[in-house]
Amino acid sequence: MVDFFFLTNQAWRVIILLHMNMDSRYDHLKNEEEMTKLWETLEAFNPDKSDNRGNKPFTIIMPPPNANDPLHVGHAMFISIEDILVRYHRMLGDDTLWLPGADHAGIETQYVYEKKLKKKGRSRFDFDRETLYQNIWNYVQEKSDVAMSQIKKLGASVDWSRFKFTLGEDVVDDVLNTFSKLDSEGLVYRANRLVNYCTNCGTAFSNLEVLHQEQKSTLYYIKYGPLVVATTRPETRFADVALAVHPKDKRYKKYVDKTLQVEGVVKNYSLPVIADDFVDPKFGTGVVKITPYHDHNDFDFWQRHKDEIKTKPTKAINYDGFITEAGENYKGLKASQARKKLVKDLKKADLIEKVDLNYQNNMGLCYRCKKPIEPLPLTQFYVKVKPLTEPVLEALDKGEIVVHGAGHDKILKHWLEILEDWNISRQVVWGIRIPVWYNVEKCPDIQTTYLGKNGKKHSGKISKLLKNDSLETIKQGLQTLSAPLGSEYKISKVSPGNKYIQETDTFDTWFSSSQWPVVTLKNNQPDDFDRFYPTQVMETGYDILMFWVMRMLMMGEFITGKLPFNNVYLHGLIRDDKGEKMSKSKNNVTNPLQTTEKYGADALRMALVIRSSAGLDKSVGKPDFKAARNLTNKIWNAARYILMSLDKKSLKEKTDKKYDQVFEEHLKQIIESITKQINDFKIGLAAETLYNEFWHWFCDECIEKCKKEDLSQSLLLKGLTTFLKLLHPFTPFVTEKLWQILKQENLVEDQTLALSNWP
RNA sequence: GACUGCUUAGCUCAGUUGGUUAGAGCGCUUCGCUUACAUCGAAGAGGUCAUAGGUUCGAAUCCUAUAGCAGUCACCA
Repeated sequence: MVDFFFLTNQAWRVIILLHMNMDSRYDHLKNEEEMTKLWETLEAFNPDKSDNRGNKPFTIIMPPPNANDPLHVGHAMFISIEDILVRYHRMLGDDTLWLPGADHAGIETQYVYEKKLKKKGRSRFDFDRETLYQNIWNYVQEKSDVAMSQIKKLGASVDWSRFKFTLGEDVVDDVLNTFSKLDSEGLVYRANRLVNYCTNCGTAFSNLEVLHQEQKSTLYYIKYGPLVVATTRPETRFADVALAVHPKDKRYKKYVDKTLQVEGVVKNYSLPVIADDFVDPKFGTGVVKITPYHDHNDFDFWQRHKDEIKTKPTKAINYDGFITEAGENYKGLKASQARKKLVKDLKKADLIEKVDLNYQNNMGLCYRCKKPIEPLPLTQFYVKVKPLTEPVLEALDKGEIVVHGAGHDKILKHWLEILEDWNISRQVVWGIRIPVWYNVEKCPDIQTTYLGKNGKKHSGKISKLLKNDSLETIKQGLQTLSAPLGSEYKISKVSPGNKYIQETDTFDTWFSSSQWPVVTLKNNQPDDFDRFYPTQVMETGYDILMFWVMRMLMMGEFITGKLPFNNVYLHGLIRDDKGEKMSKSKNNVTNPLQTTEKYGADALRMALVIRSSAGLDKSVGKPDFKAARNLTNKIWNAARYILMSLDKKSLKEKTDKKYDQVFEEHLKQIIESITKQINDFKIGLAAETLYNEFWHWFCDECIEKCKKEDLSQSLLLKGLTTFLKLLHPFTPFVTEKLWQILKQENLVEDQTLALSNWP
């Protein structure tokens, strides 16, 4: 390096600034790309290239974003928090791995894809399931690359060489193994129950996926012979099998155990009256019509009173949402239209006593398309959950799992206690096909739909279909099949013989996601599982606590005998600067990439994280991004000033200025409190402390004191390098760039800040 | 109906196991382009910490009740 000391002060400053290429404003666009490249060439985030190997591990498995989704601000939030933890632990010297991935998000993705098809005037029913699967695969592949490159832009220090996709061959193979293991331990069964079915999305959902919404609806008081029934769903009457009253209800005592003749629009029915104390005498008229296939309570009622009810239950509404053959002359109408027509006809026949238009009730809606959920009977695979939840509850009680996030630990516990068996069958193509095979000779009654060689659709019992086409042809054009309850099946990854046909249902996306920490580590480097499992932290939004975190705990424990992680950090929802939920219709959505472009990734990360609390929502807007951007500029300029004013000769001399001792003590204290705060998962607080100490202590006080010669230059430099390290997990780009400049000036030694030691 | 949170400055939020004068950002007022930074600096106004009790030498912090807001669950024929 050139010796500048013969030059005048001013000339020296100009030259050194030119030499270091330091503008008075921090240019995030230029530096972020440069630093990303630097880390990439060094493979800085691959633990196999690190000196930390053999030290105690620190692992975070990234919640795999929906491969089909562009990055939104929620992703930016989890990337920020996880990256802070990961960078901190890497600097501490831990054997650190942050493993990225992408999720196929079964229903969500197929829904988006079907919308695309609809625009072209087509639907999923135009394709056999394999072609459809392949088409979605190609579609997702493109989108996924975009999403992953966006994660890089935010500075995520993940090891891309260990990336996993939930539909990757290796992952699928392990998920199938888990299913076999569950089966061999007697935890899988098939049952015909009412499921939450969305006739629009064409699939069943688990109870957790049903949205409940308070709605104003109409309560019809309909005459059933001498009785009157209050119902919101008159159109299910074609499938009524009984009437129910409370056993102590004096009004109806004389009808109990009698069979009533009930007048309908087209024909008459005879329905038995049965007493059961599930009936609330105060609601409506105190008389309930029982429709087992369209209401959960009624289904349970039917199970209890099978002997008294002679009629076999039927469906009035089909899986496509239209009225079935049972529906007399309403057959083929959409359920909602059938209701209108039926009510009109009932009125004409004077069978409606009154109508309450202002009835408030809670409707089950599809979380995906917001259309009403139809309870329908379907034969599905279930997982027994009790044996899975018990060890988790025990661990929670013992404090082996710590949930960081405003009372969500109690919610988790509550859920584990009330959880019902898990319906894992989904009627979508985009997912892992259930590895269950039926022998077509032993199960001739399997309902099958397929596209024949000419592209024409055939539907019916498989034994009949086999008379026209070979099993091979049926398999090729297969769309769906539905095996009756009790059908014999074999579990196998490949066809167990030439008489077999595979189940068309796929696993619930969460079934594979629940195994994510295990399958990602089992399918990477040979020793990864032993080296990194169990992981230390699971970080995600509190909105998927039950869907994902709870099930990961259950399944991780089941597969490996060890809980997959011991800390759960839950971040909140990001809201706009007024505290409102972000939505496209309100036009208040923060686009993380545009924000990064404008203010820098460092600023976005800092704005999201500073003063955030685990489990609580965070409100973030333009003023916050601006303030955080100003911080990055402040860091830049503080370093710029120190580099400019530094007299290198004086660095070597021992000085003892007035403020030196106080400075050193306070700096030490800052290091201690930041370290403690991160260890305690108080990340928002750590960020705030750093902001204040750096700006209002280091810049406002210390730099000014140094100007007045009350503080040694060597200590000021030490303060700068210390703050760069402390700030690095939060604002990695600007701090690394400054480190590189300091290195050029021979003021620091470590090759990168990212791999340097925590102070 | 049950559970879980939240209520602190005009706005959005912190407040690190109870401890001097309760903090930040934005906004506001006044002044300043002083050779790191105007994406800045200096000074300032602004809070009965939802309400009422209690525990304590001491409470924004712990306990009880109430109110408002939010989320989740259950019932709903």
